[in-house]
Amino acid sequence: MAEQGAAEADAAGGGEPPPPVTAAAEALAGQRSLPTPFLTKTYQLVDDPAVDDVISWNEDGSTFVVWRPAEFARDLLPKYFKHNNFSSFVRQLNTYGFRKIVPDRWEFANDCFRRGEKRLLCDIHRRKVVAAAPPSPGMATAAAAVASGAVTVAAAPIPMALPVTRQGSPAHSSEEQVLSSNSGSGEEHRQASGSGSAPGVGGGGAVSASGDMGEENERLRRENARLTRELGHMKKLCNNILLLMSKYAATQHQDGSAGISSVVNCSGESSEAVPPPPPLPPAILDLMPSCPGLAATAAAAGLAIDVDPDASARLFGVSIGLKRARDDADDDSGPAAGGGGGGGEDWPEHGADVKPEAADPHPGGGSSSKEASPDQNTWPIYRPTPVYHSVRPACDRAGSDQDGSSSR
Amino acid sequence: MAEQGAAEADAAGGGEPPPPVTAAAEALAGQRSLPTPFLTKTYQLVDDPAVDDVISWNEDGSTFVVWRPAEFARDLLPKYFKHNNFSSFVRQLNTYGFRKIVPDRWEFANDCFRRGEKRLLCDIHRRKVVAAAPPSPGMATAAAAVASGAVTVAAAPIPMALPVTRQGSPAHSSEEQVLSSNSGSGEEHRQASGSGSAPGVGGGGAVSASGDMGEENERLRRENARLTRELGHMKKLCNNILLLMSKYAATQHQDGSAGISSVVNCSGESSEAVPPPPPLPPAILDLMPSCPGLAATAAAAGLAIDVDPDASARLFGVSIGLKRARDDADDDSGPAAGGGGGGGEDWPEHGADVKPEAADPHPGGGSSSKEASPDQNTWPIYRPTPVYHSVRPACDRAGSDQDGSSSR
DNA sequence: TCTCCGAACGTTCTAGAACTCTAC
DNA sequence: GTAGAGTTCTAGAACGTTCGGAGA
Repeated sequence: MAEQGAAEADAAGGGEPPPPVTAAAEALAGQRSLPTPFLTKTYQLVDDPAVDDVISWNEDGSTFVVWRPAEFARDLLPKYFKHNNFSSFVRQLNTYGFRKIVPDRWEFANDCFRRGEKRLLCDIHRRKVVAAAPPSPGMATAAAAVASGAVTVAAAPIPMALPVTRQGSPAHSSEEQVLSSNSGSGEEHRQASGSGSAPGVGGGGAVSASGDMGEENERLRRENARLTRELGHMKKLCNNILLLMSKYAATQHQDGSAGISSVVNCSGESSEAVPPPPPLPPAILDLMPSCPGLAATAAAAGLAIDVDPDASARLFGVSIGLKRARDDADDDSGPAAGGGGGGGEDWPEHGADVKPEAADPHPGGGSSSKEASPDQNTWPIYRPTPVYHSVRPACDRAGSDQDGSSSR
Repeated sequence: MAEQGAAEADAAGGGEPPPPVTAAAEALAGQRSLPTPFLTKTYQLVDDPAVDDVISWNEDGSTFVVWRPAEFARDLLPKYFKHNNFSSFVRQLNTYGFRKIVPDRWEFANDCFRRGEKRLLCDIHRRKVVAAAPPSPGMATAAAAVASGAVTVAAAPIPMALPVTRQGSPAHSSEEQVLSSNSGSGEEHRQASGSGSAPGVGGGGAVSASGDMGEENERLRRENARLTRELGHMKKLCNNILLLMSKYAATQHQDGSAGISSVVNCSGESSEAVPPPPPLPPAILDLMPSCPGLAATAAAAGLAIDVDPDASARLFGVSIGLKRARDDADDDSGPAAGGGGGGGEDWPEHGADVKPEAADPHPGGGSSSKEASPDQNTWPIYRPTPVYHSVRPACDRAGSDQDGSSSR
């Protein structure tokens, strides 16, 4: 991870000589624990002047703003993270204690995330994951729940005792989860015994209890059986494919194409049977990240070669062989499209994630015009609170709640 | 399916007279309790053929897909709702019990939301807001929690007594635990079975008729989800393999022998990770049929590949939405440089990636080149479960599953 | 040295909370 | 004015991935 580099270097100066930086430096700076990749990457994103039209610091460097979520998600997120969902990015921000501070735009703040103070990143911590309360009913759950509220930002270097077990303390907002449906339910034993009905068995349980439930149950069970079967088939299929590949390879000297084609045909046929009706076919294949073996295989076979990083990269957003280059290299070539700014205007949407589905050239009729639309008028757009909490609310609250970042 | 029969043209009928949902129409259709505006609007949106390239029913009308979230948020949401946030739309869907069923795209399902069956909308209910239970820890909370889980969808046409407000019922309140965290590749083993093995938890016991059912149900549902995910993984894997094969075939004219050996090796490796390595006969093709989804996928893959890599463009082709309509003036910002508020337009989306240099309005300077950037490479895009619909969660017949949609 | 295991981090999907708005 | 619906922001949960340490 080159990231680390930045460390205090920037602290010193304004430039952004990010690349190299010694771990040592970090060690120095971050006595605590060096910042997680998410934080350093985000900082870099925000700090990069080249993309200021998409994401940048606010005027005084105390917050940052994603001016064009759409472009941000589409062009920048994939370069830094393994996804292109704006909502996932936001989720991470929340996990690290950032707060959206202005309703009108995607402006986030965290006491320890400020321009020129990269060192402070070390004071930002990921919110703890609450250990799911063990099935044991009763007791402990409460404590656990409370614990979950853990702060995101460490206050000061003072490790204070602040025991996790503050049962009664008011913790942060969410804490009351004790009663929230989720955790609450925990108290009751959920787990019931599973009826072991095997999939195949089907009806197994006679469960007469509630008709509805019973049926639903039955249905689920069947579904399960089906899925299990299907899974088995799939696995077998995979094996076969691999086998075929092997054989093919073994004899391919010549017309291997035939073999392949046959395979392809098969798929083709089936396609007929199950044609994608709707407008578009989603991007079908993404490489499977979780299949190291495959990637390796491909590479070995030489397939990868052809794949050509370039093209493939763009296509699926990832080059096949790549899978996990994770922080190392940086191919620069990437999709850089970045900057572009072409005309994007931005828009909001939290969820607007850009999923990969896109691929399609819209089949449907494309016209955007709809005569049928309900009210052509556009709504006023809901604006809950025009009030801007003065300026950095987060800071304020920080003081009192654990949550705030305190430090500083 | 007979869906269409149901169409019944509810009031408005086939046309798509979207504008104002007339109260009259609703009155007719909704004998139960007429559906809320959100539901009728959403139905209209989905049902409107003019925008099928943005949002439409899936093949069998059991789910709907938002193909282009960006355009959807930007162009359609404001016409029907008072906002343009895709995430808000999703939140509403969840509130009404819809579930996202395919990780790769924005496809949602709800047992009572199907093409041609507008009447069923009346059976979909907004999830109740749980009155925050007072801080009193302990018992009572449990009940409250359970209540919160209230179902979203009432059973089907059968008006049965089954009050919508089943407070006391077990609903699906509890969730989880039983499932193993890592599904890993191991298939069969336990999972299939009702997972009876279950962790030692002890809890369980109680077995009260319905109670158990609910839990069992929930558990099964989860199991299903997990299996579905796994299946998705497998499918993706197969796709990838096919893709590689295709590419390989395309370029195989050259040397292959080397590849062969490697391939073989690979298979061995992969076996570890994924499938069992056994010696299988080449009956691959036969298997294909059993996997409709796969077949289709494969076909698509094949096509795509052959068709031309060019397609790539679209992966991130989706544009996201724009938030700003909100106000106009506002700060306008500065950074935005670009056109400031300019246009409401927004990029064409399709061209998305193409976007050559476009103009970058702005200073920034270097634009794409950033020395500081972390890794330029694009990530593989995290994709947990490539499942392709096929399963259809709850919708199925079952007329009775009350809970179907809510789950979770 | 290699492998396994567990903790932390990352991504996704859904729910909780707190408001606002609208209808009755 | 009250209840329910709608919107926004944040958190919970589940699960995948990565990485470091312990044991073979």
